[in-house]
Amino acid sequence: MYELLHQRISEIITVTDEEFEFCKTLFQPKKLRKKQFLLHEGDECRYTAFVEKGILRTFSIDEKGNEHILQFAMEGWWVADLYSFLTNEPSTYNIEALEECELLLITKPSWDLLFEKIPAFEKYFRIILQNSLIATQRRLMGSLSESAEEKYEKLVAAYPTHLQKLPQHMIASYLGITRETLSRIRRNIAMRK
Amino acid sequence: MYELLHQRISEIITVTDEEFEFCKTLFQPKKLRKKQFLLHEGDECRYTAFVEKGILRTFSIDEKGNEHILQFAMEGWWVADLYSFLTNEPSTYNIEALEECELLLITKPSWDLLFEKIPAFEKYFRIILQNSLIATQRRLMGSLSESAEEKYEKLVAAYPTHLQKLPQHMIASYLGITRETLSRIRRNIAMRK
DNA sequence: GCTATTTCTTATCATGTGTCAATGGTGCCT
DNA sequence: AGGCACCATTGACACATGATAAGAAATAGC
Repeated sequence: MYELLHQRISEIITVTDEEFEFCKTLFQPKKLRKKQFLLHEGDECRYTAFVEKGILRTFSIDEKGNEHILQFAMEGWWVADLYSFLTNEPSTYNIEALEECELLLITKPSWDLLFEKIPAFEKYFRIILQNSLIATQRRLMGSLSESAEEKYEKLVAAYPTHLQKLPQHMIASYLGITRETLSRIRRNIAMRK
Repeated sequence: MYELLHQRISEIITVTDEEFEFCKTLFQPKKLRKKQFLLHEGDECRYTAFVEKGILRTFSIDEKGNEHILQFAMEGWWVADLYSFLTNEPSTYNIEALEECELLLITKPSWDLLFEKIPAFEKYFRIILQNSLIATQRRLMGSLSESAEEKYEKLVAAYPTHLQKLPQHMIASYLGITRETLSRIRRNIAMRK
């Protein structure tokens, strides 16, 4: 159950077996079935989750009822509403399993304890956050400067395998366009070949 | 010169006077005049800068020659192209002073040394990165879901004072719209009052 | 103070994307 | 197998925003 977590951590910092054993005690395993929620809008985000298996999405719903996907969480990734997790404010996001998922959950108190007992985790999460920030900034710049078609083609180029698991309308809402527009873009691309 | 840096660090972690003296030795002060660049596209980002005074912008230029502003760096903020700084790859961004600036620069080797000698800085930057990521995710969601007018009004609500220093066309390129569209939006808002 | 830039506004027209509505697939479930 | 959600596609139309061009206003330099 903790293999992937152990592997991902070891790629970035070195932890002794003893430390990792302690680390394990801070997490609680949780399974979600397809379409179950880890977090509902309005609730406080009590856990940060490590994805051992499966895929989730973080999304919000605007006044018109349209969904907007902030991110997909793949195997080996972390997922939470950071703001709500850190401040205990109600979340504006939903986090939903897109397939059967196996998660490792950690609460805020345990998370604080982890940093206190094993300071190397400060570094681990600093680096995780660095990479997330870089990726999010790239996506933001794309969103500001690229057409819908460019955004789609870059996404396909970057995540060819991951995308195959996802329905079109979710890809559209990740790109910030409607499913109809995505459909037209795909037709144009197909016709040009 | 180092007052603001000291203050900002002390808000998040505790450092002894001795530690801060060491910290100071790792930075080099640098002044930029208006329109001078800290980083040019294509160069590697050799420094992360702390803004003691002034304002800078990080932006890129697309194939059509349009500028897109990733962020403004205000007093007390950090600025760099993180990706280029960490990997030594050439940067895709420009960083330009919008007014006279006083900066404190740190190189990658010094930055690594800082973490090694004073591990509390891991925590400091973890928290800085957390906040940046939260802010960037918010902006991304806004960019995916809001109209140009909503984005502008939220920006005005969030940074009423900062905005007054900035020319309209830069606000437009931060919002991902043209200056003409921003001009129309402002007229509409003014007419409604 | 006066030109010379730069910045901002306005008008017209073009276009990409959204909206709405209808149709056709595809797989799931007892 | 049939019925039922869910999903993808398509067409007609609307609308927000971009593109281009021109002029007005503000700012900087001498």
